[in-house]
Amino acid sequence: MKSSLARSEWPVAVTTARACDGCGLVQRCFLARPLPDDNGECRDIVRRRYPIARGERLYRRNTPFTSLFQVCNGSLKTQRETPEGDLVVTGFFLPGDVVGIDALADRQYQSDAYANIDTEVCQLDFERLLSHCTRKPGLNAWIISIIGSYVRRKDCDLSWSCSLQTHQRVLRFFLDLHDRLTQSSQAPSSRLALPMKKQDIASYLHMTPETLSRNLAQLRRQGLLQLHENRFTLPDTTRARAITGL
Amino acid sequence: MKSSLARSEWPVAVTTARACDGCGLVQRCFLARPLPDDNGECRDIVRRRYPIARGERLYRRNTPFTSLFQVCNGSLKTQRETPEGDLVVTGFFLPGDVVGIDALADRQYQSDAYANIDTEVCQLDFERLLSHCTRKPGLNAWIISIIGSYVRRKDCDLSWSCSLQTHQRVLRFFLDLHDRLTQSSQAPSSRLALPMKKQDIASYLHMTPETLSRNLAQLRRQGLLQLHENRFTLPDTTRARAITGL
DNA sequence: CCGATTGATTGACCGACATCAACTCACCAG
DNA sequence: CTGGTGAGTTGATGTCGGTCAATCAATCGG
Repeated sequence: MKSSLARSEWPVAVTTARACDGCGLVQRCFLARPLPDDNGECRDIVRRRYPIARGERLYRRNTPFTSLFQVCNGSLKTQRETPEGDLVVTGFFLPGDVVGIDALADRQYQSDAYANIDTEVCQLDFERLLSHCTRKPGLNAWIISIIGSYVRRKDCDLSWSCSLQTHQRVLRFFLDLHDRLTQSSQAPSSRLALPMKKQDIASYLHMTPETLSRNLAQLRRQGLLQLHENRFTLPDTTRARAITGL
Repeated sequence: MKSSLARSEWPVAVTTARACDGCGLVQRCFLARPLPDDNGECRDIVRRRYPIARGERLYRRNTPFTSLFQVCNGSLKTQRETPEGDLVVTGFFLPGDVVGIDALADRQYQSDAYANIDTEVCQLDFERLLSHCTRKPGLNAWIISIIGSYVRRKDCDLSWSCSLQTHQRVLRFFLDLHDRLTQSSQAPSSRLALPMKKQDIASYLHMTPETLSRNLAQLRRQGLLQLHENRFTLPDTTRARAITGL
C-alpha cells in the first residue's frame, strides 16, 4: 500500500511544480500558488502526490501521525469503532479538504481513512509545515483557518446529528454535499455524482441503511431530491433549506 | 457586563505576575510559568483575568472574535440554537480548558458562552498570541495542541453522542467529568461537586431532562453512581468503564 | 413567615426509528 | 449460462426514549 511506504522511500526533493502537475485542484490549492509571504521555500512541505484506489486505506488508527493529506480529487471517509465493535463513519472529505486533523492532539491518527472511490491525495509533511509557520505568518494563518474550518464543521455536525429528524438529516446531508461539490469544481450543479456508498451515508447520519432508504424514497416522492444510478440533483433547494433550517 | 468592555478599557500593560495573582490554576497554567522558549515577552498575551457570575454571559454568538479564554476556576457552557429555535448545550469547560476555539474559522464566536457557576477566566489576546507564535515554536506547538485536544473531544463526542444508549451516555458523561475534575485539581476523587445544571447535562447529551432523571435513578439503583445535593461519586469506575466501553 | 419561580422527579401514553426478514438487482467468476 | 456475493429496497413488528402532565423540592424576595 502506498501510504505505508517507509520514510526513506519518499522523494524528498519533489518540487511543487512536479507534484502538482496535472492536479485537478491546482486552481484552488494553496500550495500550487505562492503564498502571500512565500518565495518558494515552502515547496518541500509537499512530500508527494499519489493515488488511492477505491476501498484502499490511506492511514490506520493509532499509527503515528506525520502528515496531513489534502484531497486532490475523489473522496475519502474516516471511520472509527464504537465500544460495541461496529464501525461509524465520522467524516467525508472532498477535493480541497484536508484530512488527518483529528491526529493533532496526540500525534496519532484517531480514525481509519479509506478511499470511497479512486482518489488522489497530496501528502503534506506536518513538521516542515510547522517549522515554516514560525517564519511565515501567512502560512500560519492558513493552517489555523484549515483547522478552524474543521472545528466548525464538527461543531455543526454535532448540533444537528441528533436533534433533527432523520429526513431532515438526510436532506441536509445532500444540501451540504451539493454545496461542497459545486464550490470545489465550479461545474454546473446538475447531476452530481454521489461519491460514497449509501451504507456509509447512513452510518455518518446515525441511522440504519433501511431508514435512509425509506427517507430517500420519501424525499423523491416530495420532489425534493432526484437520485438515479449514483447521480443526484436537488430540484428545489430553497424549500430544502427551509425544511432543514438553513 | 465585563466581557463587553471596549478595547480601550483593557489594562493593556498587565503583567503575567499581576494577572495570575491568586489564580487557582497557577500550577497548570502555561502562562503563569515561562514557556520553553519564553523570556518574558509573552506576558502581554494575557489581557486580564476577571470573574463571571453564575448565569452571566462571557460572549455572544456572531460577535467578532478577538480573544480566547482559559477557565481559571468554576465552569462554563457553550450553547447554540437549533433551526427549530431551542437551545442545545455544545460543550462544558472546566478549569484549564480554553474556550472560544470554535470561532477560529471565521473570526466570529459560533456559540453563546455562559457561566454555570461563579467563574473566573483569563482573557488571551489572539492576535498577540499568533504574532508571538511566529517567533516561538514552543508557543505555536502549545496552541496547536490546545486546538487539537478540542478537535479530539468533539470527534469523540460525535461518535458516542448518538450511537450509545442513554444510560451509557449518562454514565460516560460522569466518568469523563470525574476524570477532568480530578486531573485539574488533584483533589481526592470523592464527592466531587457537579458544576452544571441537570437540564444542561440533558441537553448536552441529547436527551430530555426526564430521561436523564430516570437514568440517574437507574444508575443509582445499580450502584454505579452516587449523587446527592450536587455532589457525586463513582463507586465502581471499572465496571462503569466496561459498560460505557472505555 | 409566605407565595412565586425554577428545577427535578415520576407516571401514562405514543411515535419515530431500529430490528428482523424476505426479496430484488447488479456485478463478477467460472 | 449459473451460482455467489454484497448493496439496496420494502414490509411487519417491537422498543427506546420523547411528550404531556402532575407532583415535589429548592431558592429567593418580600
